[in-house]
Amino acid sequence: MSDLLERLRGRGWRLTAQRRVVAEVLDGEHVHYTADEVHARASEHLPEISRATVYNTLGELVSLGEVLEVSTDGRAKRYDPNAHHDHQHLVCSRCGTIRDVHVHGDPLSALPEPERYGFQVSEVTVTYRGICPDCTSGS
Amino acid sequence: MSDLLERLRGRGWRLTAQRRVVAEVLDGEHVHYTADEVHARASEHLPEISRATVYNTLGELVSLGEVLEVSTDGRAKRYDPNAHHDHQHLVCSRCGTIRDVHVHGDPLSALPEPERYGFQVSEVTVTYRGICPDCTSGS
DNA sequence: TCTTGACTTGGACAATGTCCAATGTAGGAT
DNA sequence: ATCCTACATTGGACATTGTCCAAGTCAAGA
Repeated sequence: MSDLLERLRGRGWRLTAQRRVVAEVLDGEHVHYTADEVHARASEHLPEISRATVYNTLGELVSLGEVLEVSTDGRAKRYDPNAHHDHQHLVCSRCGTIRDVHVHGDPLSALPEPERYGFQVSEVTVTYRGICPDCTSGS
Repeated sequence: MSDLLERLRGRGWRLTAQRRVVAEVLDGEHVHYTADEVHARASEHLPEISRATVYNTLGELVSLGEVLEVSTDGRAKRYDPNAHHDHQHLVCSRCGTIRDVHVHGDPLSALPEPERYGFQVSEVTVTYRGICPDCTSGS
């Protein structure tokens, strides 16, 4: 993820403490935090960081294609740093946990031409829902 | 859709003017209104209907499986009365228009067993995104 | 080290949704 | 036809998530 910072600096990004901390929070596998969760975790390292900056930074990372925005429920959007590997999401209907998963074939090809209604279709997101092992056994 | 009202009455639903109007608004093909849009349209026929009632009624219809809740962007949820025919959604990235579409095969089968991580997967939603014909030519 | 334009901040505001106590009413009972 | 009452509705306060802006701050090139 520090590659990320380098890459962004190459694109003219000014490298501030705030942006560094946000990038650190997003480091790791299977990270799917909401903006406020990112803010909370970032605050542990940089207490004065403001919500506005976290929102701005996440928005920029999304625009730059470095982070994916995921809205599985109607609640807060979540941010997925795993933007460079094609994947889909598996969501627990009970606790909301998200896992990255990989599917067979290209979901785009499942949409026949006549079902495209003249749209220039460029993207497809697939979300699987079910009960995760913890929730199955737990309650 | 008036079948709907009958069906619900059979389930013990009390049939009020408000619920009737909400059901009427949701009548038709390719309807994907937000709660506030439903409220606006319902108000044309029953001016005193409150937002709370619209939200309540939509929530009940969703619980009863008569209407689907769709959240394609992080914005307002949309309500899709076409709950009894399996379908997916095609969304215009520019204007937000939604179309119901039908895909080849069962998207669930594209998720291999080892990619299920012990989840009891029961549902899959596929959302295609692109630019609709109006937006392509228009601007 | 200086300068400057990009970045950050806090707080007001907007959009969407939830909750609740008071009031109204659908539909069964009489 | 009328009454009862449990269920439904209402309006407004509140919660959550996100956006905007004017003023202050700072990274990084000169």
